[in-house]
Amino acid sequence: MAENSSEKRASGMRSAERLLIVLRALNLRNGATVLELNRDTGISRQAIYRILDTLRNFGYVRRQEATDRFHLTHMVRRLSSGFKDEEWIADIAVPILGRLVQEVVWPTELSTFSDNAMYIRESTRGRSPFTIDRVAVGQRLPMLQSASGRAYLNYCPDPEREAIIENLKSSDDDFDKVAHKPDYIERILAATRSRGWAVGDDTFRLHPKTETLAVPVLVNGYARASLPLTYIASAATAEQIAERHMNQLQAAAKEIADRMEEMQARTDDDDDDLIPIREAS
Amino acid sequence: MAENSSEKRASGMRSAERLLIVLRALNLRNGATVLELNRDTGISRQAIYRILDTLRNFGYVRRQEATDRFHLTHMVRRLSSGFKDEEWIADIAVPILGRLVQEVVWPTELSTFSDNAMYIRESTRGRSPFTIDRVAVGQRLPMLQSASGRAYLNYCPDPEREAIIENLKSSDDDFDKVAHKPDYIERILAATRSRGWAVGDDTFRLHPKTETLAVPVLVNGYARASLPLTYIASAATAEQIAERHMNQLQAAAKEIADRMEEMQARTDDDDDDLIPIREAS
DNA sequence: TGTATACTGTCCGTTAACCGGACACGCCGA
DNA sequence: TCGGCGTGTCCGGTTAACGGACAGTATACA
Repeated sequence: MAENSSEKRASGMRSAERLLIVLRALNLRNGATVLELNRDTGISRQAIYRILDTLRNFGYVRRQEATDRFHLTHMVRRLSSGFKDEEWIADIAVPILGRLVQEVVWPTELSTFSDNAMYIRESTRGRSPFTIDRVAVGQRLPMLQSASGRAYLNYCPDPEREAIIENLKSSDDDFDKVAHKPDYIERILAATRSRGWAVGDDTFRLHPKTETLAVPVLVNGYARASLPLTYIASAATAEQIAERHMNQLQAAAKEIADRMEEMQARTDDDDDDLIPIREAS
Repeated sequence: MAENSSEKRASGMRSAERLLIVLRALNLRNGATVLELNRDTGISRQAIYRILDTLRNFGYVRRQEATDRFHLTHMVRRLSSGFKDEEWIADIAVPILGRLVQEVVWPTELSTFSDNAMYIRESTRGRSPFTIDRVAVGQRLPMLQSASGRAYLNYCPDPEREAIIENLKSSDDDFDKVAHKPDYIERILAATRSRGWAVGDDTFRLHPKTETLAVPVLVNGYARASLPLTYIASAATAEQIAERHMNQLQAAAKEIADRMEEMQARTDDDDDDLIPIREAS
C-alpha cells in the first residue's frame, strides 16, 4: 500500500538509487546471498543480480567462492576515502551554522587546522545581510594573527601547540615570523585564555572594514576547530559583540562538539536513516 | 573511432555505473563543480546533474552554499563502514591463495583472529583435488589447538598474546581450558618458534583424516593472520609436507604481507585503477 | 555599450536499457 | 515422488535515462 502518494520522489535515477540501497545493505550485513539482499531491500532478485554485476565490474564486490556469498572488497574504501576528518566537522556544522546566522545577524564560519594554518571550511556569509566580501571558503588564515588561529592554538592539546609553533618557525609566510617571539605568543594566548574567546590582529584582515572574534570548538575538551564571527568594525566593538552574542556562539560551538562526540562514539552500526532500506517491491 | 568494438561491456547497468564513476571522482577531488566532474569523467553535464541529485537524495553529497561546489558528506562512510580490517587481509589474499593452490596441491586457507579464536576467512578447498570436506569458510578454530591459532599466537605482539591468553582463561569453550597451564602454552610456543611454523593438535581436527600446519602472515613484523595448509595424514608427515612446500607457503605469506603493508602505506591517493575514470562521452 | 567567453541550469523527444514475469535447474527433506 | 527453497537466465514491453538545444548569469575586454 501507500502506493506512490507522499511526494513525487524528488528526482534521481532509479537504477542508481537501487545500487546505493544494495551497497548500503551489503555494509549492514557483509557476506550476503542474492536472496538475502532481496529480502533486506525489497528489490527483485533479477535486479540484485544486475546490481551485483555492476559492483563486481568495479571491483567493489566479490563472490566468495567457497560459500557463494557476496562480500565487499577493500576497494569500497575508495568510495569514501576522499572524505577527510577535517571535513567531517565542517559537514556537521552546516545546519548548526545555518541556525546560528538567524539568531546572530553577523556571518559566522567554521575553520579547521591544516598545513600550519586555519582554513575556512564552511561559511554563512552568503546568508547574512551584513556580509561585505562574499566567498571565503577555502581562505587560509594565519595561526598567530587570525582570531580562528588564536582560539585553536589556545585550546588544542599542549603537545600539538608546541609542534605547531615549532613548524611556524620554519614557515615562509611573513605572518608566521612572530613564532620566533615567545613572549608575543604568550601574551596573545594569555589574553585569549582570560577572555575565553579570541580576537584577530590588526596586521591581518580579510577585509579592512571588518574585525573578527572566535571561539574554539572543544571536542572532548580540546579544540578541533574554530568558530569565528566577522562584524563590521564601525558598528560595534568586540566587547559589545561578545556581550550580545557570546552565549549563542558558545552554544553553537558546544552543539557542534556534542554532535562530533556523538558520532565518534558509534563508529559504525548506526541507524538514523534518511533513506529507508526496504521500500515497496 | 573506437566505436563500440573491444568488448561488449560485460554487463552492468549504465546509469548505476556512471554514478559510481562520479562518486569515485568526487573522492579524488573533494569539492567539485558540475563542469569539473564532466571533464574528469567524460560524462555529460546533464547526466552529472541527475547523478548528483541522486546522491543528494541519499545524503551522500551536499552542495556547499558559499562556493556552489559539491562535497561528500560524512554519510559516505556508510558505503564502506561495513568493511572490516580483518576482511581486508582476506580480500587481498584471494588471488595469492589462488596461485598457491596451483603450486601446492593441498588446500590452503587464510584465517584471522577474532573473538578469542581464529576464523577461516578464505579457502581454496574448493579448488584443490585433495580436499575432503568442502566448505570451511567461517569455521572457528581454537587458539591453542589449531595450527592457525598457534602460528598467530606465537608471532603476534607480546601484549596481544598476553591479553588473548588472559581472555581464554575465562572462556566457556573446553578447548580453551588449557590456557590455565602456562607450561603447556610455553611448550607449544617454543616448538612453533623453533620450527618457524605451527602444527595442529590431535585433540582438535576439523576432519579425522587430515592434519594441518600453518605459517603466520607477518605484517610489519607481527602476525595479522595465519596461512594454514591441510593435508591427508596418511599421505605424508608434517615434516615431509614442510620440506616440499614450506618455501611456497612462506612466499605466499610474505606476498600477502607485502600487499598489506603497501596498502597501509598509501591510505589514500592511490591510483592503480581497474576502472578508468574518463571514458568516451 | 556591445561582444565574447565560460559556466550553470532546464526542457523535452528519442531510444536504449532497465524491469520483472516466466522458465529451467539443482538440492534437500518428507 | 513431490513440494519447497534457492540460484541463474531469457526476453518483450515500458520507462526513464540520455544528450542536443536553449536560456540565463557573471566576468573580461575593447
